[in-house]
Amino acid sequence: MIVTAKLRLMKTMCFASAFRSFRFPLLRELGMGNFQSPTLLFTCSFHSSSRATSAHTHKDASLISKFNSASFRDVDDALASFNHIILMHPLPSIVEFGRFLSALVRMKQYQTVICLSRTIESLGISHNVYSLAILINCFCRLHLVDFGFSIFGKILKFGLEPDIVTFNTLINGLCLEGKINRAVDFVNDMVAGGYQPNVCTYTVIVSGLCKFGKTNVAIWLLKEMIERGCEPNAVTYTAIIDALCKDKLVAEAVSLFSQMRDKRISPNVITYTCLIHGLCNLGKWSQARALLKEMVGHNISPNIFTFNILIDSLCKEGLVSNAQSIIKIMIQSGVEPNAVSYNSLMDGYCLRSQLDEAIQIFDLMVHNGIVDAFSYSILINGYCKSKRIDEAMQLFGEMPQKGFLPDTITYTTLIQGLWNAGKARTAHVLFNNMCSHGHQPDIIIFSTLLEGLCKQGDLDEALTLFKAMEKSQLKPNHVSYTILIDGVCKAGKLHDAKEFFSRLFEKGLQPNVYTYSIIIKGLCKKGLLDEAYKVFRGMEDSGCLPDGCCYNVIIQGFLRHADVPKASKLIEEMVGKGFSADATTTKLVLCLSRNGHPILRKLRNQSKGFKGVNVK
DNA sequence: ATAGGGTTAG
Repeated sequence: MIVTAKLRLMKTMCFASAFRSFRFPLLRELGMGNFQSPTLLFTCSFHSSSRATSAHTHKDASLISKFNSASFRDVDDALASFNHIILMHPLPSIVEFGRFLSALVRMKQYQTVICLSRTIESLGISHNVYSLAILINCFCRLHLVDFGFSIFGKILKFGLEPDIVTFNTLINGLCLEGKINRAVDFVNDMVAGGYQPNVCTYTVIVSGLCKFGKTNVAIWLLKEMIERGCEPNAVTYTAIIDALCKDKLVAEAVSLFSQMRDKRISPNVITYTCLIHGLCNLGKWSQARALLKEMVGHNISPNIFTFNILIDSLCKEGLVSNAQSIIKIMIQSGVEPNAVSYNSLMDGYCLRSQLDEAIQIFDLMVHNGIVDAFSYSILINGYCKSKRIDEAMQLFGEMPQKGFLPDTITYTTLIQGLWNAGKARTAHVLFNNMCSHGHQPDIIIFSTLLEGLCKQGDLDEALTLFKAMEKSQLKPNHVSYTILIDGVCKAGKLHDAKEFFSRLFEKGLQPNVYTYSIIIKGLCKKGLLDEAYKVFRGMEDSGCLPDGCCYNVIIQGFLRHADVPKASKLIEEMVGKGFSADATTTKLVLCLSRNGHPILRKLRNQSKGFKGVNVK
């Protein structure tokens, strides 16, 4: 039966690697030479020269017990332990090595696992289905799912029996690369081979769908799995609850949360944390606090993730001192703040231009050895926003010697800072520098360049870049269009602006409130009030509700062109929606009323309590 | 000993 299943698998799945010869060890054949770390070379050379053959000493015994328990302080500790153990005799079995590799996976040392798998094999230890699943998982995490499939092919060829975990690992690998269709096909192959999908199989697909914005399909699959007799668990529900929260559909998330509790599936700390995050993101603080309480009451303690989410949300609201209180509370409850906690705090201070406080945290992190690449980008951003570009450059320059290589985000931050500081040339040099270091420019850095060129008034160069983007793989998105429309509007070229605005729709892109505000502002400036009003009214039809800024823009247009009736009508409408007049609108209204126009009194009567126009 | 859900920067 098993043999038949295997044969069917071999027939249904066409993996070229499954039909190669196997004279060489598994990983060498895969050409894994580039995964060799210095550690690996070190262990190999030592291994051949001197291996202890005498009976184990006490020291050996403690080394062995440490290795076998697989509880290591950090990566270096784990590698040191490995280097010791492979000099001993007899060597640990694949079971112990498997536990060791699994510990490395928990530390996200995927590349190291791949290297060491080869070392283990070269020591004469044969892999089994467990260790190979670990290896496949590591390839998948590095987005090398096809290498994972090569291992799978060898499992079959070597006569090992893949289990459901092997399949689920590969299915997850496909999902991580967004290849959901291939993942579903593979599930079908698996079923054809006689394996039944379990709750993990479904959950992997559910979370894959969620990650790629197909929450509705994920919800459908949730129902489907129940119908097929596979009960979802807390992990399945949590994946969907999190996706709903990220789509800002917190009410739906809460309803799914109740649904799982009705089914007696207990939410865990991750479920609560996702919901709290969703509520915080929408500024629903009291509900978040209540849930944190509906959580502790169920004997579920907040963990580092929960605390970090609270810290970050408070910082983003500008409430850094409240975030500091959370730090105290977490320490009191035995949860040590980590790099993420401090990075959020730093960013909070940068947001409030309290650079000294941010620098203090950065230095503290350096002192405690927990500073990371995020910390650098955050502080560089802080310096840029506070117009301290030289210090930003200096910090950027220090990164490599401290063991952190700048990534695309670090470059983008600094390039934007340089443009704003008027240092276009340096920005350009830095961009080339980034490309020569092998960082693929993404849509955001192109938008940054586009914005820099427009701000500098170099519209021709901006247009050239935009055209280049259109021809490339990296097509302009709604943000790129918005930046360009802003640029041409400010240059007074309304004809071009209108053209780009309609081209945006033609490309199937969706303008947002910023895009609308910009084009409306441009039209108003040129005195094309009717057209501006038409665009403004067209917003809702295309599913984009005007915000306070949008109202202010169109109102200012009418006020500047002395169309007071239209302006006051729109102010009334704006106030009714809970938005208020900004400083410019207020000034224009006051100006008109000082000139004897009764608009101010009219507005005072219309907007009860004078909410609409804030006059001190 | 192997699989699935949550946090920070442009």
